[in-house]
Amino acid sequence: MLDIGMFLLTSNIDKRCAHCGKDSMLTDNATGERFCGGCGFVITERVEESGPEWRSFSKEEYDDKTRTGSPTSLAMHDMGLATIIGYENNDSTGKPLSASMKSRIKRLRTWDSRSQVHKSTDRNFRQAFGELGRLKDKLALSDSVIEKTAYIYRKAFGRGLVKGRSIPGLLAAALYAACRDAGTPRTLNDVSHQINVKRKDVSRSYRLLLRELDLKMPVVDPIQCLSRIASEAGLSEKVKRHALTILKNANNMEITAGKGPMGLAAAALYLSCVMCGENITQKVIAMAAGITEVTIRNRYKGLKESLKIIETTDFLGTICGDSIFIDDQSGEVYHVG
DNA sequence: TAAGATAAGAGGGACAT
DNA sequence: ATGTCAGTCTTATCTTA
Repeated sequence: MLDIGMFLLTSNIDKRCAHCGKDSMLTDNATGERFCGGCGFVITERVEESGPEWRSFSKEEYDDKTRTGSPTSLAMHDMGLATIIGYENNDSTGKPLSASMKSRIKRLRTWDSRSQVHKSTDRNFRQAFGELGRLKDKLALSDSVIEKTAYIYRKAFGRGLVKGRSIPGLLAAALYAACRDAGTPRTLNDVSHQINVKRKDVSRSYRLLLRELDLKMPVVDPIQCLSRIASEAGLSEKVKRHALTILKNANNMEITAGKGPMGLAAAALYLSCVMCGENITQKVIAMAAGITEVTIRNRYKGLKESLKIIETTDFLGTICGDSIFIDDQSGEVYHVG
């Protein structure tokens, strides 16, 4: 699967944080992201498969009977169970079979072959799950999201929803649904861009899935988006914490309903940067969040007004507790929420 | 050059007809 | 089934500091 050089390389990258340099990189199983336990730095791109290694490097591993065969998975067209009865009329030692055994094996072979799905279903799953494997790496997704995607796709197929629609389109929709369900922050844009299907089509298929399969999806939590954007834009931990406070307060005041989670998270981060006196442009954050500057401006305006943050000369303030900010220069106290 | 303002248009949900 | 309406978000363009 991997060659040894690659394996050594990734085990180095795995632990060392590219941001603070500490050996404290961890994997978030829910989102599939690698993050630093020390400074919170997040890597969205998955460098290499971090699952079990299905080959052995030492005598002990070779002897270890548990390390044999690959796991079964919904994300394989035959769920990973691909054993078929072969065509040679010899037994395991190579001797020819007796006449009665020959005819018995022939009958078994017939049924074995019939039990496998050599039909359009099989081809469809082959194509879909081949694509899924590529997407897993591109979008840095966890195994559980992939399994969930395969589950949804199989269910959709069972309902005949694939007929007349493109396989990648529906697969992308299933993938997006699985991400939503698992709380993994991937946008419709991320998914559609990687699979090369128009965002509009993925979105249509997604809504079809929700309707036809009666799926209930949690609303994307802007807080989930925070660390992703912050890391992408290279923002400090302090700014991130501050933005989290802003978001929580905004949530409590119910001004977040109906707004895009990415826009909210991005605006909270921008506001946080301004208040902490960090110089960062709207453009950088907009790029990191995959939204436009205008959206940031709109959310930013809304947040400022609703949270009654009074604009003074500048926001060189200190954060004291969850919702109190003190202007370092004037000594004025701001209360958020 | 960054940020703010404004306008036009796309896409979709809620609702009425 | 179809149309209308309010709201969100995007793109584009112009102005301001």
